[in-house]
Amino acid sequence: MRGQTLVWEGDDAIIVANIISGILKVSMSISDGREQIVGVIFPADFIGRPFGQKSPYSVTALSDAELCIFSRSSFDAFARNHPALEHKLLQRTLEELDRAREWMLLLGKKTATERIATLLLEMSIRLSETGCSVEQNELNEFALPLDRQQMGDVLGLTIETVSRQLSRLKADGVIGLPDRRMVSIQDRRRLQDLSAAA
Amino acid sequence: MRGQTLVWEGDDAIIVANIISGILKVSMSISDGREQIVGVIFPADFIGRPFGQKSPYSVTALSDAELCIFSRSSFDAFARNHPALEHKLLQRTLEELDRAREWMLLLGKKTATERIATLLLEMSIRLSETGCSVEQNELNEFALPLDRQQMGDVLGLTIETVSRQLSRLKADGVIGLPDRRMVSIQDRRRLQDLSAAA
DNA sequence: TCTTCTGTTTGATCTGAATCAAGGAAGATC
DNA sequence: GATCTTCCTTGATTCAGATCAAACAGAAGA
Repeated sequence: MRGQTLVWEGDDAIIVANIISGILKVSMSISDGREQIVGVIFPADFIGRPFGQKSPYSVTALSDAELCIFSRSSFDAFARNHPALEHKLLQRTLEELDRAREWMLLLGKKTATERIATLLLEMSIRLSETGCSVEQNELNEFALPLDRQQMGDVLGLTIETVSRQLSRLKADGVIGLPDRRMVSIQDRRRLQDLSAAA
Repeated sequence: MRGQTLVWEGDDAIIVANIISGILKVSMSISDGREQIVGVIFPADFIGRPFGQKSPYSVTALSDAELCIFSRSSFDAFARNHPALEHKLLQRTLEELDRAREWMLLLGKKTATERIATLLLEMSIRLSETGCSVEQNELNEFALPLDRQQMGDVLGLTIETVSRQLSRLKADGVIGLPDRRMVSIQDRRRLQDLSAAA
């Protein structure tokens, strides 16, 4: 259910799950309330912390979602006896690590405009991978799974800066904003230039 | 050899290696030269990108180092036939992902002072884990494996900000700086408070 | 010893994004 | 249809850290 938190930062990591549908966020926070979203999970992705005692982060649904949940202990045992599953899990974890590091570059070095451009492109790609029926690799209009506050928490920016940057991209004709959740990419090339890709 | 780059960002990922001794950095950069250090690798850690075509990041020695190198293709094949190795690799990758996410919180939300305090504590812990002969978990004086520029590149700060923050911690009696590489932690409790841990 | 070079510190100023502060729009609820 | 309520936008101001600009320290040569 949207808004529901499945795992709390610091709690015992008792579950592991596979996402069937829906989108979730993985977040970490500081005691004074500052929060950073450290991952966005799409269908077919994995959540949980196998082989660990505590979960270092929270997992919360951003939309209604269907999951396939396992208890961690039984999952751990099962995985150890099924190398193919562990192999798949290793691959996904390596991909997730690559994405986390890509995001460290964004958080450490990119400007606000570059961050927003990068996020919009990333969302368009990951959402198109999700809607897997059609092989559409250039999703140019989509509903953001994040509100402005959450975009700020992913990008290390405030809600006001996110809003201002989006307004500017719209004014420049790079994107359209039909409503608060929808984005249309009108000039993908320009957005790529603005994203300061490697 | 110190300063030597073993893997270039974007190159074919042809090697995989286990670190015997020494310290290395993993970094990503933007075409205009901005660089973010996305990982620091200690002895017993792993480098390389198994099961991938391109390495998304560079790996460079920060000190002289000894590695145990495998060609990626033979390693991949070997790993697939040795579940225990894959299991170990999965565990290490999960740990590295946790560290990367912890750092995303730092890069996205922490102040300069908090970043420096966090780095000093992290270094004291990881260096003490490395010098594994003695079970010393509170390493209070150590040589930084990073120079000021590199500290800035890990923390998403400039060299001047790093220097100023260190000077202030020294002036406040929290740390000592016997020479440009050495740090002594004089008030660990205070450093922990300043680090804004979860 | 003097010089050079590299890395570091410190100071002055600037600036991008944060913070503070209203408004506005679009659903919900009554 | 009016009134909340929630989320978003826009404007004014501030501030932490970046940038610009010198000096300084210590190691390595000459």
